[in-house]
Amino acid sequence: MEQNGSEKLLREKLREKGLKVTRQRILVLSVLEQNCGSHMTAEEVYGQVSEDYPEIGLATVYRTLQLLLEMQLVDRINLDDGCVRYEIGHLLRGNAKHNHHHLICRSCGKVIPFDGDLLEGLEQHIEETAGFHVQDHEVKFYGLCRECVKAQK
Amino acid sequence: MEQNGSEKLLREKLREKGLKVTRQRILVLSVLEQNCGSHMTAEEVYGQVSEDYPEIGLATVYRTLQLLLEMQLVDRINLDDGCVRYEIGHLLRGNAKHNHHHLICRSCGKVIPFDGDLLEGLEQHIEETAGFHVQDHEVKFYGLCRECVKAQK
DNA sequence: CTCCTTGCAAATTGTTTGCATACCT
DNA sequence: AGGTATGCAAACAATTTGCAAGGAG
Repeated sequence: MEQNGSEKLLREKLREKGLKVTRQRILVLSVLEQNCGSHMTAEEVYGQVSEDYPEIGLATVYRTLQLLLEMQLVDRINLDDGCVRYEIGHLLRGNAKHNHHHLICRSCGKVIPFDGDLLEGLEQHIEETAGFHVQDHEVKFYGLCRECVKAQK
Repeated sequence: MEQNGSEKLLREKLREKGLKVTRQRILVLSVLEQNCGSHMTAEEVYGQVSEDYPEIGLATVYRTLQLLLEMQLVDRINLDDGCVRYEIGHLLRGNAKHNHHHLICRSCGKVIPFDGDLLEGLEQHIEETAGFHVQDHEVKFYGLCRECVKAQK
């Protein structure tokens, strides 16, 4: 059976904890991996997994996402649109940069991702002064996008 | 009647929109103002307002918070604990610095606020490159707190 | 007097849980 | 075999909505 890095890591972590490798768990992780760029809701993950495995239940998806989160194989993001979102974890994301940086327009609601390299200095500062080991972050700037700034005049 | 700055601004904004000044609206804003430091859930606001005005309904609190949010008299924060929180808006917060900066420990769940002065450079960079006007922000760092880092060894 | 606003209860939505059955190891 | 995991349905919690009655301008 073909088996990529994520799946291997999943199997390892499950074994460590005495938990079982199931098709559902593998599929949920693999869907998240295939949609590496996007932030998926549990419902969306459910929809995608259902294509390969129609018998799966939504509750299983929730339980699995929770489990994967604890194992740090997935990350959780919240864009204030009323539902929690998930994406493949920072450990598995490879060279793709973290993209939990968003500009949220308070006027039109648009969500614009942006590059957050500048946060690295800040993270280092936190590690030094607070003794807190930063693994990941979520940064949201609220304001007005270019178009809405113009429209306001 | 005694009337502070927040209330005055509220009256103005309501008049502008052709909406009415009600005791409920004034009370909700004033509770948020009195609890300037803390992030309150709708339920908590409801509890506080009820002390002065027991007849108020929870739905009204939700509707009012929504309205105040649109008028930018209150801000919304999300600490991933399952409920949305509100606090007096950045426009009314006066000299008190924004405090939407948190370190969230993935192991013990502790939430530690920290000082975010260092973000100002980043905000300026965004205004320049993206044309996005930043009004407020919410920054969360996920990782392990000092104690949990130690415990892990 | 008119239309906005409220309180209440019912409806929704996202998520969790209980339980008998099915499946890994 | 033995305990873990699953699917389903029911339970929950936070928030929203419909509607008749009340209140502000």
